[in-house]
Amino acid sequence: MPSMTHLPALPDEPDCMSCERRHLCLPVVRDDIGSAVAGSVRAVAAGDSLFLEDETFASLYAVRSGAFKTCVGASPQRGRVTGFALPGDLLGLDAIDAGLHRCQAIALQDSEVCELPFDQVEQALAASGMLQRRFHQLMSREIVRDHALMRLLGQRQAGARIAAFLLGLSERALERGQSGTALRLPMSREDIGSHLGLRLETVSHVLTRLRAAGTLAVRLREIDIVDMQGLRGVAG
Amino acid sequence: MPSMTHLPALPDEPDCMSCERRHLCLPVVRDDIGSAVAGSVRAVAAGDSLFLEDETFASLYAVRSGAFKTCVGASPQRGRVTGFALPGDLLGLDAIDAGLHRCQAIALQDSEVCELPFDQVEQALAASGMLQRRFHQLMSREIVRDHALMRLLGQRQAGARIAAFLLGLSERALERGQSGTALRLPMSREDIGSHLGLRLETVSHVLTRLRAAGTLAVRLREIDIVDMQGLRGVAG
DNA sequence: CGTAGGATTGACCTCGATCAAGATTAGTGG
DNA sequence: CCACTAATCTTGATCGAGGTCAATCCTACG
Repeated sequence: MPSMTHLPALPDEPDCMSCERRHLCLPVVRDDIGSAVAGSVRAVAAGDSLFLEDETFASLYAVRSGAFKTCVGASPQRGRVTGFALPGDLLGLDAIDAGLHRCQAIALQDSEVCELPFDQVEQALAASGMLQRRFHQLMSREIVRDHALMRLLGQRQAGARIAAFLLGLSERALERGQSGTALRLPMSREDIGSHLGLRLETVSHVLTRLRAAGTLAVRLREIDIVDMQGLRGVAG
Repeated sequence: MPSMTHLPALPDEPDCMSCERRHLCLPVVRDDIGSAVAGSVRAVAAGDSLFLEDETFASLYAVRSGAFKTCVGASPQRGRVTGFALPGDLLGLDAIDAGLHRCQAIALQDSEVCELPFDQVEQALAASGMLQRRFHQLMSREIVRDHALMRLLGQRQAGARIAAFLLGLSERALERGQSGTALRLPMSREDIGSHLGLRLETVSHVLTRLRAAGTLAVRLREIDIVDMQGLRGVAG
């Protein structure tokens, strides 16, 4: 498990062999098979959109650095944050069905993505059984994650929702070779609340309660998981 | 839009050309391209499981008749109903990732499924760009549906959840050539509640309220949508 | 006819939404 | 470098929707 500092600068060229998220990203497979998906790197400033809702779908995007939130519906009123994408995650999978992006992707910080034209992806998949398998696994994993979140949202207790959310972030940080206990949240309390079906005040209340219980150390968006076992207990 | 009675008997042989859900099901594409996925029909009695959680994954299943619920976690306590599968739906997409079924599929009534060995599916996808496209659309649609449900679960109002749930059932009934207003629910109040994150008593309370408001006519599992516009209003 | 599982109804109570300030931080321009 | 401002986060109060508990009714099935 390589230790790494937060979000180092990445080269402008789509040199996937040297990309720090190779093991998570689709393009790694392209290197294995030699047949290329010619992805180009694109920079997105914090607050800008990578794509909008109802925009025509042409490419998938692999996050190389930074973080995104995906929103559906008019933001931030009736709309909801459907998920957060970290380096190595794919954006746009939900657009394959109708050929239209069904959500809006907004950068939470200055970010870089690798654009993967979908027609090229399809050709590459047909050419390689291994790549095809990997791609289907990625889509399947997205479904699994959504089901886990649905289970979470079905849970009524606010504490359990937030605990499980933090545990998810911890796990994803570990997958990326970062600390699983010292988290730096890229999103606001309002984003978290929108994602979990809670008001931002409730998020605050719960975090305060977990801090008072000695489970967390909270300083704005820097959160340390002090009592991992206790947090799992709260999550159920 | 052909009118059809409820769930007619289907032939035992996997004759997909004559299957009434051709336009919804994956195998229809196999007929288009001639290269076959040799699916065999399997009968599942009401209450029986098609597959269990953590069972090794080998095949996808296309529902031909009847209905299924998919559950995750110990049922029915901590567990939740993640979704309902109707004729034409695919079961098992979430198992591709880890090679293990991540949920349990339980027949809500006597049902028939078409078993599709996944290795054969993969071969067929690689051989046909059209089939590949169709398959990816199916997976993508699953993701889109999950996101819609997540949005629903984020919504706190029980009435809105149930109204949206009924509207979804209505839409799916229409897609299958059935009435969009006279619904026959295959699942119990408890299943609905587990799916929507509500107690079964709350489901009852809400249905009673919607009946009193003249929006629905409820007689156990037979529900008529009297005021479709009003129901949409409740759903938000 | 009798039993059991599913559904309805009603009373009470908890937990999160809501409202309202206030505190802290970050960002901006002089 | 330091006000000034806007955004974000926190804290505390009250209120209401939904959970919980408990009793009853209804339907299906043997």
